[in-house]
Amino acid sequence: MNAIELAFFQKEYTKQHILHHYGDISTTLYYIEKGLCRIYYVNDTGKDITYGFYKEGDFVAIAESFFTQKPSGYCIETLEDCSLFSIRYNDLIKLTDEFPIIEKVKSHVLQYFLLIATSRIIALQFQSAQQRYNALLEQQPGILQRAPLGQIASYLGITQETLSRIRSKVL
Amino acid sequence: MNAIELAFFQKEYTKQHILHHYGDISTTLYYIEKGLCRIYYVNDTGKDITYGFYKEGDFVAIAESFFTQKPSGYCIETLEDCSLFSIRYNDLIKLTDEFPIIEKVKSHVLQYFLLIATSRIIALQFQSAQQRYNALLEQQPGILQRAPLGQIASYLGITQETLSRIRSKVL
DNA sequence: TTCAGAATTTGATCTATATCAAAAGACAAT
DNA sequence: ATTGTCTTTTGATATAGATCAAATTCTGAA
Repeated sequence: MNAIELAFFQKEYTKQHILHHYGDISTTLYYIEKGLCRIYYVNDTGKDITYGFYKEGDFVAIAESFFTQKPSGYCIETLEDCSLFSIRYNDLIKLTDEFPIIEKVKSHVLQYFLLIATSRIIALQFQSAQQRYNALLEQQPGILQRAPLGQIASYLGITQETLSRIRSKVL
Repeated sequence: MNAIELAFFQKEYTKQHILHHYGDISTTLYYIEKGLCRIYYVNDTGKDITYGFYKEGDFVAIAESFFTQKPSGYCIETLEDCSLFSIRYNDLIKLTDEFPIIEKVKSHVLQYFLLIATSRIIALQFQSAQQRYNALLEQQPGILQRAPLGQIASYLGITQETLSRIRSKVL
């Protein structure tokens, strides 16, 4: 535990800070102590599309790039002022060599990301925009107050206008 | 390698065989030597929806249930006569205790599943039915000849009729 | 070969959501 | 307060894809 703690370092970031730029290889895994972050990508028509939101208590990383050390098409940015704990890939590897049990932690993290991804596939496969909105309200209450509408809409796979209408209907 | 080989056992299955029933805890990870399998679930309106197709050379498992040993809402069935290699969860655990490197294999498998899941989220988030169809043709050529249309349609998140029309348009 | 049941296609609507455009609200800087 | 920019809402219309129903084609067992 002590070794793990030593490998992490804490830092403050202002809002709108790019933690990971697309095209780069992900070097860092973050734990959010305070604040809100977002993973997004830019599609072939130039639209900015939110892949996910991450808040205090969550881990954020481009898992695919971090664990494979290949470049990634995603960006991570802070949406609010954040306090983050970070660990670098190299330090994690060293830690894993020293304490093989860390490999199990890695499996756990991956399992966790996979679970989230799977439930989103199901949501996007056959639920209506309204249903996805309701699910978001349940799973991420407060996100609506913290992130701009356009970013939430793209996360849900709908346009900003549609989200605005869904939202007003519910009131 | 020898120990791994010993832990796997080969078996033949006829088509339409249920390898995993929903509600059960996944006990087995399969490697497909020959044939085609499908993971599906039944949604709240009773519709059968394909989560994925798996063919010779692929691993199939309800990863979420297999690795956590919790019940799952998915089923796995064979769509053709299959020759499968299987390993039981308990045997995999024993193997992992004996050879810690197996834990890395587990991470790899999870990474692989995560990668697939991520690319499907992107497809479902903002691509048209036509685009998803084209991508499927590229990534899984031959699936159209091997699986019934309705199952492919639900995989793409569209109805059978729409898939039929898209398909005829391309010809 | 024939025939029943299943799978696929085709056609006619309907509907959820997108698109385009403009108006209304927020907010930050002067 | 006043302005300019950004975000959200509202309105009018268009469209991809759904739904329902019928016609056609395929398949496999007798």
